[in-house]
This record gives sequence, structure tokens and C-alpha cells, in this order.
Amino acid sequence: METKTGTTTEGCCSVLVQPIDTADAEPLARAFAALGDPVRLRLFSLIASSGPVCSCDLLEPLSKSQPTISHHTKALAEAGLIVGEKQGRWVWWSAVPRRVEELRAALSAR
Amino acid sequence: METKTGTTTEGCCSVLVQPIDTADAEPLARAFAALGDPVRLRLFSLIASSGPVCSCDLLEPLSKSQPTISHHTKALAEAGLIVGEKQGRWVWWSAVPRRVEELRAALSAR
DNA sequence: CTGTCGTATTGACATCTGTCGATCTATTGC
DNA sequence: GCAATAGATCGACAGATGTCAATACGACAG
Repeated sequence: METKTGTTTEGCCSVLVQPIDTADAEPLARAFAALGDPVRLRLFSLIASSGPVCSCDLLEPLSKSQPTISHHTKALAEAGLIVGEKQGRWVWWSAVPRRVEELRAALSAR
Repeated sequence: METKTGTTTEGCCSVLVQPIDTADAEPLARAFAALGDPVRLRLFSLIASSGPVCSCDLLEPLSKSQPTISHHTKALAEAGLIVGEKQGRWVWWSAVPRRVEELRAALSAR
């Protein structure tokens, strides 16, 4: 069934990920939770796709207040998904490729 | 900075994902949120790595009550990450590879 | 039909979360 | 120093969430 997708469900390939240890689960879940809000997910995708982005450039496309944007950037930063470099009055946010790779790996087989 | 990891932040490779449309953000965020709880993440990894699993086999490794497990399986199912097939008194849960692939794709470049 | 077993649902509770207005901090320009 | 601006923090509030005890539902065994 559903062998059309290329991801067959027979033999070795039925395994998508390996069981996650209790200790590893918390930080991983933290990162997934950070992407678990629609606004924050779009916020992250904007930063990750446009390179370093100023916070001021995020208010309009997301239609949220300044404190809300600040709240979300903080959440993403604490999850290790983005880092902010302060330059004068501005903060330039950029994604952390290594962290994203960790999430992708957790969703991969083996 | 951090060009040691191999994932350079220059040129084309600074792009990890493409901006996510507002319409696409909600279902995607729903799935990420489903993985955003440590218990639920481990629950999913157990199902995904062990093939079809009976609910009764999940209580002990997760050290949670039966209603809590049922609550989490329901959440994962509504997020499209697992499906349950009822066989007599038991329910056999298995992961949905296509859905996992969607999440992995959202975290990939291009 | 009756009791048992695996799950789902309900109700309740404490905690967490997303949001915004108001305010504070820090930096730039004059 | 003073006003303006970018961002962070605080306080508040409605709504969502994780958890469990109690209960209901459905299937099987006798």
C-alpha cells in the first residue's frame, strides 16, 4: 500500500526514525515546539530564506505587534534555531543551519 | 563565522528553506507542534521505529497513564503523523512516511 | 448475558502560551 | 543633553495544553 510515493512501508524502510532517548527528547521537542506556531514558523522561514534580517522588517509581513515579534524571536533563539547579532540599534537575525540539520536528522531513517 | 561546520552562510547556501505561505503555515505548524512535546516526540519515535505498535505497549516505556497516552496518540493522528488501525480490542499505530517527508522537506533548502 | 480487558471520553486542574498596550533600555543624530 | 528610534521587558488576559481519576464504550471469553 502506498508504494507509489517511493517511501515503501516494507522491510527495512518501515523505520523512519530511531527511538529517541528521554534525555534527547527535551531539547529536540523544544525546537519542534518553536516551529509549532504558524506565526513563528513563517517568521523562521523568512529569516532562514532571506539571510540576516532586521527585526523591523518582520513586523509588516507578519502583521503582528513589535512585542509579539520580539517574543517570537526570543523563543526561536532559545530553541537554538536562530541567532541575533546586534549592530547599533538593529538586530540582525539569521538561521542556524546546524540546528536545522539536527531536526531533519531526527526525522530521517537510521 | 561558523564556516567550520561545512554549512557555509554565504552565497546560495544561506538559504535553508523558502518562505512559507500563510495558508501552508497552519497545517505545517500543527505537525511541528505535535512533535513539540517530549513525551509525544518519544511516543512518535517509538511508533515510527518499531512499525505498527499496540497502545498497550506504550504505557510502560513512557511512564504515563492510559488516558494521557490516548490523548497523545489522538493529537499525533490529527496532525497526520500516525494512523491507527483497529483490530478487535487493540489499536495498531503506525507512522505516515509521506507526512514525515513533508516536514523534512520544509526544513530543506529550495 | 455477564464480566473482563483495551481504548476513548469526560471533567477538573495547574501550567503554559500568544497577544498587545505600556514602559524601559540602548543607540544614533542634532 | 535631548529627542527620536529599534528593540526588550513587564503586566495582563484569554485560550490552549498536559496530566490524571473516573467513567463510558466496544469487543472478546465464558
